Amino acid sequence: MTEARPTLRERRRQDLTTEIKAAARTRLAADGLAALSLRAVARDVGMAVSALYRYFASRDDLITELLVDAYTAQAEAVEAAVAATAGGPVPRLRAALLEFRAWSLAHPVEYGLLYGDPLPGYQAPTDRLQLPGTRVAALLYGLVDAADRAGRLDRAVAGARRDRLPAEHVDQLDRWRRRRVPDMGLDAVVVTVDLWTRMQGLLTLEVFGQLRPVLPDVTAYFTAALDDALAAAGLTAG
Amino acid sequence: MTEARPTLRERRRQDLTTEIKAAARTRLAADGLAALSLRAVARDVGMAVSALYRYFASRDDLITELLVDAYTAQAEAVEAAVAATAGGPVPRLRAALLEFRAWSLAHPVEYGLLYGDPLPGYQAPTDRLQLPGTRVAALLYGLVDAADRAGRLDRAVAGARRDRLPAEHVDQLDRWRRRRVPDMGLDAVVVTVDLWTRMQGLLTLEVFGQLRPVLPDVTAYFTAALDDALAAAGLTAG
DNA sequence: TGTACATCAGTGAACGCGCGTTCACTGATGTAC
DNA sequence: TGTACATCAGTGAACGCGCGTTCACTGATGTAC
Repeated sequence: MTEARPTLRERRRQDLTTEIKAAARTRLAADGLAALSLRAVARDVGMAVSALYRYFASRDDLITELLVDAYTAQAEAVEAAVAATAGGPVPRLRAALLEFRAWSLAHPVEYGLLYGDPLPGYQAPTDRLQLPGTRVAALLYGLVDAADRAGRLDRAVAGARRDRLPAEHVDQLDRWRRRRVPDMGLDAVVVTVDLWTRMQGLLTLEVFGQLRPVLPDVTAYFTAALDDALAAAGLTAG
Repeated sequence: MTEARPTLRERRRQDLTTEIKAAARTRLAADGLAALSLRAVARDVGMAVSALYRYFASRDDLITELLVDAYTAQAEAVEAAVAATAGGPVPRLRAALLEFRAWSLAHPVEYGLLYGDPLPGYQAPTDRLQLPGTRVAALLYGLVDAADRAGRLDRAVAGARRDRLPAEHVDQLDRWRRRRVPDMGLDAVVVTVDLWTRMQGLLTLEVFGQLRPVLPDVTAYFTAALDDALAAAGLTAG
């Protein structure tokens, strides 16, 4: 019942698939999605354009693969950072957000694809992207939930914060919670959204270069804003 | 020394320029920048492509005009909201940020052009965009400064907040302040950046649709986050 | 007010370009006996 | 181990497309006298 050894053909196909995607990623990083043409990729790899169709059904299909890869690479980087961090859920959460930033700054074009404007003329296939696209978010929700269960989410702080938020907002989150993460506490969900929007909002501005004129290096500010947000949310290290 | 009455030719030229830009804006809103081709615009207006070159030197030139128009329209909307708001600088500041959101949600494609990914293959002419591109920011800095001078920026709160921020961050802001707004207090600058990044970060996520799955309607949350940010910054209504 | 000339707006054809995709083909790899 | 056939990978030419930009032109508007 052992896995049959892959044939030469299979190995070559695997290698070339990887090589094509790498070439496409390079083009993407250099010139953006608009410049990502199959002909350019074929040129870079050194094969005929038509041969690409043995590997990808269409240009859109290649883009989808790149998106999946990007989501996955990002999630794996964040997961590795979490795994490498000693301590409780809150330090891990902090590490996750810092690594999310680091990866995003190192891959600005991919970041733009995943979190920026919708891509012109590209219709994302939800079934392929749903899972990889929510891995990081799921990790963060999980960490806040773990912090909550470990008694690291200060109920008084979180409760007071929740009371200051409009009921409509909290209701929307609760509806989503019941559908998607029914085992999590509502406070944990509220806190996660707060934290996530604050940090990703700041990060988006940084990656797209909006802050550069005023703030050439955002590192210190990001870390401070993160610690501020964690404290304001009632999350305490352990 | 009265202004000469514009000739028929001049009026027609003005009208057509407006019409061409309107058509281009419509294309832009519908299909994004990639689909904004001169030929499509010419078709929509009902003229030969080549005639467009009497009005714009090139496609990039047209795009630049659209960017300037978008910055200007946005700034005018925000300025009008400020002018229409009674009360001191803090309620005006609040109105400015709410209107900034309203305009941006109503013009998502323009918002993407102004604040999203860099545009593929388009080199922005700084001299044309510098001024219109900073009008809203200038307005916000001005309002925070006015609040500060009117005693509506709580020195104790702002000072404590500043002390919690890393020195490198504050130093960067101070260097920028000395170069650009030497008459403003450092606290006011720190507060403006804090407020601006928080609100625009959240807004960017909203406009790009990142929040939709969890939070279909962000209105209540945005207002609450704004009031929270104002209070945390030490800005009090008067 | 009328005429002659200069300026400008708009046309349509053409250029060269790069693109995604298809197709009939050749040659290499894999498989059954 | 060798042979015959099936499957697959890769080629190069071709298709039709829309694009930005240029150019020689025609006809309308403006201006000087």
